[in-house]
Amino acid sequence: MQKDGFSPKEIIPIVNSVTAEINKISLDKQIRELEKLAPELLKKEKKERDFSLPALPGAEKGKVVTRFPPEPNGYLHIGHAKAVIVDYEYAKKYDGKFILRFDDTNPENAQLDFYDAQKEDLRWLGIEWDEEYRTSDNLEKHYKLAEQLIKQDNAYVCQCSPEDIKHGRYHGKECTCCGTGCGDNLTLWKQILNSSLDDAILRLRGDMTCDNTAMRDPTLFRIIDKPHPIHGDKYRVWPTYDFAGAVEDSLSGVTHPFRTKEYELRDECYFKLLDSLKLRKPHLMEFARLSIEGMPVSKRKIKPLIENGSVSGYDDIRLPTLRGLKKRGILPDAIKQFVLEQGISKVESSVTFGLVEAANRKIIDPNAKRYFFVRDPIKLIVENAPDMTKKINLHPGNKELGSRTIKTGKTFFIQESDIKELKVGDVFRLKDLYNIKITEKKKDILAEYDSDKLIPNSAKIQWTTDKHIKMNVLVPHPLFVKDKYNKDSLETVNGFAEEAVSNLKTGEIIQFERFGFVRIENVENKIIGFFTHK
RNA sequence: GCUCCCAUAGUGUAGUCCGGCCAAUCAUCAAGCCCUCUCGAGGCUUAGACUCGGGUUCGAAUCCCGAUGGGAGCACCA
Repeated sequence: MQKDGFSPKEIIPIVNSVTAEINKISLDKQIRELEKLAPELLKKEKKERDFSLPALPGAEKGKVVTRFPPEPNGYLHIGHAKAVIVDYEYAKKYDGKFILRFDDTNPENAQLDFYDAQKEDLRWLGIEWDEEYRTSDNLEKHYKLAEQLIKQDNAYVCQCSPEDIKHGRYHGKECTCCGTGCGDNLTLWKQILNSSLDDAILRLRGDMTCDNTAMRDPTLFRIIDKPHPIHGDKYRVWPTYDFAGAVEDSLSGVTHPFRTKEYELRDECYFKLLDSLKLRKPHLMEFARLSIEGMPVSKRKIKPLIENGSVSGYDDIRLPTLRGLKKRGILPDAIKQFVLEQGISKVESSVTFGLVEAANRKIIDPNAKRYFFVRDPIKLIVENAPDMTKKINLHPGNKELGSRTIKTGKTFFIQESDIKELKVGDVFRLKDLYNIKITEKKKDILAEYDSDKLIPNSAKIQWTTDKHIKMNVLVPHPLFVKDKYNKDSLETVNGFAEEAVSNLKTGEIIQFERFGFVRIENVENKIIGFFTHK
């Protein structure tokens, strides 16, 4: 309004008086009038939500560099997936570069197997990286930068005990090492490197009185006398995350590094360090950790369960590890969509797994073959049943999936709960076959052929013949309930599946009608199912 | 305890930077109807939210102050 030369102050009273006048007219009349004047205003159109990531500050096409820096100390889980998908998608969005960097600067944590395991997990997720390296390969470079810091008097060697350091930090008090001159610090540092000095660390000269406790002279390097999975005994002095993270982001050209919110307090340290080293400062950003109800991600919680056998391993279908999700039948694209739906907000939230399921269902439904599975089966004898050979489609809509042929006789198996409500004389339909009438209900169910024509609104239930395969489906439930291990978290459903299921291969995700989607594993003709979701 | 971050339907999220087009988005969940030889999918409909209190302004979800609630950090782990 102001742009067009109108002042709101002058116009609003006029608008108010006009609306007051119009509001005297009845609503019906108002609507009729509006229909004449501007019918388009009466329609409310649905807006589509756009799931693409918000624009990155200071980003230029072709010049964005992101990175995913896992520590090779475990299998990747959905939390990692969030980080890596955000990193990767941003690089793609801006035609930039995406780096996979192994932050393996703690030989106590890093394990050889996990470098490859994590890459395997990432490939499964559909992530491709333009560059890959290990932080541990750059240690010499880090030592040089440390020396530079010492020479500039931005860092010093501290020989206090961990307890004293902690104490000093807590109370904002400098320790005596802080007063050491830079020449001496350089000597001490060299002694640390050549192993003639133990029990010492290199600290940044921050500000011991700073409100931000992360700035109270954080540790930059420490001695860890343990063989490294890649470098063996070559090094004993290792940079901490504060040092290595900042330096690597800068040196490798990362423009937009993301990390989770718990690092926020360390931002100041990150920038101070790069400032002191006169290194380029990336545009650091944070987002909240992803947590899923009943599915904790922390090794602290999961490891004991694996060790005591409550959980089969890191690929257990109750776990939010990528391996667990894969085994259960969750597709990478579903994870990706789910993550992008969540976005990169800083709000702490706990999401239901139902959102992952909903995304997955939309992807698999159009292509999942339909089969019959009867849980807790009971026998059904249809006395005068015609022998039939019946071709049944594998999908109600997608004809390309073809069909299977089932021969039927007198004997069937059906699910007890399906006919619990039915009495002798009731008619129901064996789905895709014919209608039968119950003649007797005892241990077995006796029935007679009734008719062929579909009866509207009659019950249609799934069945198998006496040629079926026995199979178990493992059904996951929340692993934790109210923060405690749920001992009913894994249910085994016993049942009969129709014969055609025996031809399925490991990895196929199918739907057992009225039961749910199931991922099949077929090992040496032993079929087992993992319940994906409803 | 100190410091920092966050606050929109049951859940998650858009909008908040830059106040008006917000009578607040979308998804999920729930309920109902239609469709379907599955309780799946699809279609339609309904229900449901700006934490609270002040202030600034003609006008606040949006800006300011305060309170409350939640989370994180205070490691020689990342």
